Amino acid sequence: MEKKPAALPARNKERSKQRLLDAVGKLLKSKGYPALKVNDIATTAGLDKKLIYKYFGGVDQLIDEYIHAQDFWSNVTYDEETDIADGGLAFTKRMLHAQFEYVHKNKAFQKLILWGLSEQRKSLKQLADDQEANGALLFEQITDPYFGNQSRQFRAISAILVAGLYHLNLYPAANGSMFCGIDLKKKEDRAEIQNALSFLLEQTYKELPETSSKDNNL
Amino acid sequence: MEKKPAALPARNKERSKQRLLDAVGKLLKSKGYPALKVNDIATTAGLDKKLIYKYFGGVDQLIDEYIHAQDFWSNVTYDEETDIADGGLAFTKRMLHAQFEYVHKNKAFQKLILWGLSEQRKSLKQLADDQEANGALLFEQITDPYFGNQSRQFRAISAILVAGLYHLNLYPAANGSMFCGIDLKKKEDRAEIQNALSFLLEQTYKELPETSSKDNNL
DNA sequence: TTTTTTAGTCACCATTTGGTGACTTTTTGT
DNA sequence: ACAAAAAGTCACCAAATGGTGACTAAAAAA
Repeated sequence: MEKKPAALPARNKERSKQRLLDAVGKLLKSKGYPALKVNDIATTAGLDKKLIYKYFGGVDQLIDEYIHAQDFWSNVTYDEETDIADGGLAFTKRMLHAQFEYVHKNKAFQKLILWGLSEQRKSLKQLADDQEANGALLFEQITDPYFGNQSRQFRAISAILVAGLYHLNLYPAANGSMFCGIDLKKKEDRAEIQNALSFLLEQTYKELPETSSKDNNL
Repeated sequence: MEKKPAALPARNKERSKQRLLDAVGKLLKSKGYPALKVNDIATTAGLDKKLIYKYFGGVDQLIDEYIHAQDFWSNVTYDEETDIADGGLAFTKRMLHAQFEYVHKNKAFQKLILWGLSEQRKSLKQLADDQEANGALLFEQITDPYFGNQSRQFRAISAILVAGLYHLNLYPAANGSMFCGIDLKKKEDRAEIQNALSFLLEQTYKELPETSSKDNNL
């Protein structure tokens, strides 16, 4: 059983498993997570639903395996050669811009975020935790040293910017694309968002270290 | 038929309609939009599902009527007395802060945003358009005059901030509450977000008018 | 080749869901 | 008091859905 098949066999467990996983992704992208039903997944994969139970134990396990197979965040790492003499300004700017475009182009990822906002599910929580852990590393190694006792403020600012670029990419998928007068579907308007991200980040790097630790005002 | 009932009648069309609408809201808040099925709505309302068809024509119309009945955005208006000599800095800051808390507290609104991100639906598009129209007024009357040829940049910045506060309030509902090291469920961490909003807005009002119109850089 | 294992299909059942016709009960008008 | 109209319930059906046992066909092992 555990031998490499000579030619292309008509029946192949791994290939079928993969087709089922692919079907989940396809349905997720096209119809969203509420459409992930056994019958639909099976017919989309062109296979019998029985196989879902045989190979994965059920739809839930199949879905979890799909989610775990997704490897986002692997693109957001920094190696030793990244220059962080500027406190990570250039690095962070590049990262935000890249993330903005990445979310924009990756529909499966959009749906996964949306799903994570909508439903409680262990594997989605896991995904969120992974993201958080990844981000924590970057903050600790790059920006915290630069901002010192203002590092929490910087994290809050980052939260707003990252959350903003997420939402701005989820928004135009369903109803309307205008948000604050910006057309999220137009290339030049998206460029304005990129500029705004740069501007806000630059101002933060320039002015946040100046402000004293405790002057909160409404 | 169109007379005021003497005492409290056991049968009352309007009251039943309202109960069905309330049931929609209750289910939406507790289970989200995928849970809005005829049988569930009827049993939640304590009425027969037949009435949904009789009074509204079907679940879809009932849901649309629920959505239209919601009147968000009525809280975000400005009267003649608001001081906009500062270009609307104080006003905008107050608005963002209020909106941040409003979304945080209003679970039905959160679910409605989420729904709008997830599904195409006329009444949700309408809601989004209303919001957009409301915002357009504020931009045109208050901030556009102040920022002049930089007003598009200001709109992009506003988009990021508003989108950010939306997402940061949707995020902690389902899986995990940590976002960029900020615990969105902790009061003091939410205060950091409010401070960050203030900081970014102040920097924008201070520095954006200085920058020339066309120096976009990566 | 024969046997045994495993991939894959199909028919079938139970449960849930959307939807409606026929009925009962209350209210309203005369 | 009576009849008409409207509020509300119930039983029932059709379609979709989740799930499984019994089967067939193809690979692998003997």
